[in-house]
Amino acid sequence: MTKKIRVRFAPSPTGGLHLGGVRTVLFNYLFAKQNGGDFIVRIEDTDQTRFVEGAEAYIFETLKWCGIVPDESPMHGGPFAPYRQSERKANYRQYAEQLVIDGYAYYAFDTPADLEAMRTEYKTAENPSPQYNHTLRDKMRNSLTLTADEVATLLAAGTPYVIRIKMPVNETVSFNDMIRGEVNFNTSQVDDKVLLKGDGMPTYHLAVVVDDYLMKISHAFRGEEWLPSAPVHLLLWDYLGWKNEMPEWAHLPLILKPDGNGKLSKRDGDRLGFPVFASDWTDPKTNETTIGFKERGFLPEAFVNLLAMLGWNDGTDQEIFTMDELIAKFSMDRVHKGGAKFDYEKAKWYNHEWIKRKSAKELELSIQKYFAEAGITVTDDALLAKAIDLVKDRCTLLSDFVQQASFFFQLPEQIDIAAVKPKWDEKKNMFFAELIRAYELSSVWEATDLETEFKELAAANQLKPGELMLPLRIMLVGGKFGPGVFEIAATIGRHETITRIKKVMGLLHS
RNA sequence: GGCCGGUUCGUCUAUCGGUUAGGACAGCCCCCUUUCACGGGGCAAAGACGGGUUCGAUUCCCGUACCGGCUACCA
Repeated sequence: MTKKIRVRFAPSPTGGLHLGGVRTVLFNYLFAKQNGGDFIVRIEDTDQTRFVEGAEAYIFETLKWCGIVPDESPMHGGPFAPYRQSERKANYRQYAEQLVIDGYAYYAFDTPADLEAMRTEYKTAENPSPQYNHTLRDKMRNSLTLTADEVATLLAAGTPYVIRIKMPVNETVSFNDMIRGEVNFNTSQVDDKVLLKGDGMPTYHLAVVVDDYLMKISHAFRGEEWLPSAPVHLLLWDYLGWKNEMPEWAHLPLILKPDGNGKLSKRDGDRLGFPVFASDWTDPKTNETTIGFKERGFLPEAFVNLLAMLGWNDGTDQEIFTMDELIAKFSMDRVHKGGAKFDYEKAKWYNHEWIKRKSAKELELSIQKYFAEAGITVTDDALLAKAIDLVKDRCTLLSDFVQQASFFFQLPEQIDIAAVKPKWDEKKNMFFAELIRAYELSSVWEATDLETEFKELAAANQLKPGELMLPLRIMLVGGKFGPGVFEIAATIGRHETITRIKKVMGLLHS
């Protein structure tokens, strides 16, 4: 019988969740759901200095928006609670101490000043960043260089210390990465990582192994930036005697900045004018808000879709996927090895596609919010639905609806009078005066009839409809945009149409 | 510097040794549209480089270059 699939997303609550983070969640989630497994969220808050108030709640709101529901988490509970590492603090020490007893780790009493001194002393051109490793540990203050009595005395005196892993010399550690295949490391190249910090908290290295073991995680997916420390984790699984229960690993490729090189950061978004976080994040310290995809006008379906396609595809030309399709089709072995540059234009295209696929009913609620923010009150739901259907093809972001459809609900705020005034003459003025009379008397108020009447009247006045339609458009919408003019007239109604025509005629006269 | 990873159009990518190297975004052109879009059609655009292996390499191997990640009592 095979092991129950259990995966985890293990974020640190240090700020907003960015694209790479959400994609990691997504791939974890897709894999779990595809295999009928569990998706766990574990909060890795072992660094108290970096803890940010509100970041954890933000993570769960973001997941909810994306349609990702954890099976177990600090919010949702579960059989392996608690799911916050700070609340699991008591768990870790015993394992670190066991490692010391077994000779796989040691106490180190070096102060930050000692470490800095070591780094400056051994720094050379060839080795700009000396590591606390097998070549240097003999020169430091630790339970390897001190006598047992000295160590006991220091410990009894309450001297601050950390526990470091004792990396073996010149051994090869290898593992099979689901994306990259076999990856090998020489243990001499990796330093003696701190496992248990001076404050009694574990570092990521210890905590991730202990918790993945305790929580029976079957597959561990994380960003590529973790690859270099993988040998530490592998060794820990071994030293702790859990080798047979070690999860399968996959290191996901990075999401890169669109221009230049390097990992995508919040700064790139600020610099280039696009969101990087899933939703708005306000830093509680600076009170500075960073815009998110959600608030910028992205549909969660589009956000999930575009993230999934960053580094994965199903081998066909299909680009639009629902969450259910992704769950059915996702496969880790089709995930790319190389990082992908984030392209905001393409991201917007996904959103546009999703907007086109959604019904007015489905879009209504979120669009209402943008109108409200813009100070436009929409009371008529039927009118809103009609307006959405009319303009959604030309909206890339949900926020675009304000610009594209506000004239359905209020008089145009700006009227591009310059577009008509130069060619405005008495004949046109007469035509519109007659049009008002005709429209006042129309028995029906349908776009096709309005168009017919308009054209017949134009012909009677020996005017080309083409010269008159732009003025009509300016009168009704204020600018050179929007759906068909007669559709608009039909939608806003007789009274509103006539009012607007009159108003602009007045403007043209003065 | 060291270690690890990566490398197909500007960008995201397809290709399980044999293809005119396909699609999408962006760009450009045309059609549709008496607005702006949508839509339809078209153009342009790629295997980092050098060696092997092979009848044949984008694909397999090696080297070089370039890019990235890591090199904290951060994750």
